Amino acid sequence: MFVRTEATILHADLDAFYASVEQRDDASLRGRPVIVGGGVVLAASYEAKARGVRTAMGGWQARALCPDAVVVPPRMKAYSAASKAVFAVFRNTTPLVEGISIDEAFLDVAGLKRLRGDPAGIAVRLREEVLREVGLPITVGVARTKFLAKVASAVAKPDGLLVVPPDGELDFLHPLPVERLWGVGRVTAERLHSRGITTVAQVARLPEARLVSMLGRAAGHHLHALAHNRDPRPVRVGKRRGSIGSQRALGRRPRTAEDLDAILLGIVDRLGKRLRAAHRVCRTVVLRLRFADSSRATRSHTLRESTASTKVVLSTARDLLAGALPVIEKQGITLLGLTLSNLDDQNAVQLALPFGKAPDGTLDATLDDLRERYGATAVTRAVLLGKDQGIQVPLLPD
DNA sequence: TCTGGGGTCCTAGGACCC
DNA sequence: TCTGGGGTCCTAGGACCC
Repeated sequence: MFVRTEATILHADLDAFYASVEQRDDASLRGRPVIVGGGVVLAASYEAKARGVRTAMGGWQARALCPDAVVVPPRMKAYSAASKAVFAVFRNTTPLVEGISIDEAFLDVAGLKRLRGDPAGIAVRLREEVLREVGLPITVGVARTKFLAKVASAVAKPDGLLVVPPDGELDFLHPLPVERLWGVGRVTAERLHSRGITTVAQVARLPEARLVSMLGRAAGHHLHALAHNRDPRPVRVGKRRGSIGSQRALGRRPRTAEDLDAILLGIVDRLGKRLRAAHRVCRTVVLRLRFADSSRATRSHTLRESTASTKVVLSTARDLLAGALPVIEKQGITLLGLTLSNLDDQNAVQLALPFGKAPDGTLDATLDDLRERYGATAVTRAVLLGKDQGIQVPLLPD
């Protein structure tokens, strides 16, 4: 196996991404605490973070901590455009880019030495270029492995750059708290803490069998490898989504079956549109539920053939919902969601269609097209009208 | 008053097949 | 007929990540 001997993996991570876009686009927000999101904090500027505001915190709590914060509603289109521009800068640096989310990616710059210099220099220029071209601050970690590069960027935040040299890896890694290890969240951290294990060095001293018995086969094996600084994962280009989903929090008030059906319809409509826009098809439909006591449940069905048809997905989702109504009645529903998985490329399926069979997507395509031209709310299925709160009466332009 | 929405991966049991 | 081994797919739940 090829073992990398130089620090040639970059982890690039935009700082307080949504909040930074807002500060970029509105000069009056610069230098001030900014919170993106209403009911829940989607992003907080570093001025707000300094006051204790954190992502995923309740809005009321955030405002209590930071009463002078400017709260702005999210502008997903602006963030998505900014993300595209930043990824263009990434790909201009190296074709080996693995996107992790809207605001972070791994870049493999091995083999670019002749062309662009050493990784540290590349990282410096990458940061400059993102700031110049897109106007956003970004932090970069550089290391021999993905894991170390990711930790390096987390340590260097905000607006920083940190290189972990190959001969300094264990000194960097071992004092870290276990929470820094990938795959260690609340539950695993608590399991380790309860045995007196708080640092990566302590994890490294445990036999692998012990970790496996504590955490299960995959997690135990994975943590053992990370703590011993063995992270063989390469930077992978062109990973595709395995599923797409949408969900709606419903609050605690009771909902009738008709309410739920209308909400489900809205979700299916949105998902179908996204699925077709991505030229994908799905085979499995998963209904997601959350109950008043915060417990969760899923109900799924796998179709015989893949589909991108709103009609097919909707009838499957409705069957699942109907089957779950007794549980919902008993427990009280607080969230309804749907995930489409087992995704495939549309081409693969179209080839299999018998000749002469009209695809079931004619209405879907027409609706998608109308919305594309006149806006998302221009066309609404009849069942939605007057059901979902706040839905606008659709107006088609003449 | 646990709040949001969008994802990935792993585990485990049962069905079914060889 | 019973016992054994091995594999894949589906369903449900759970941990974790941004």
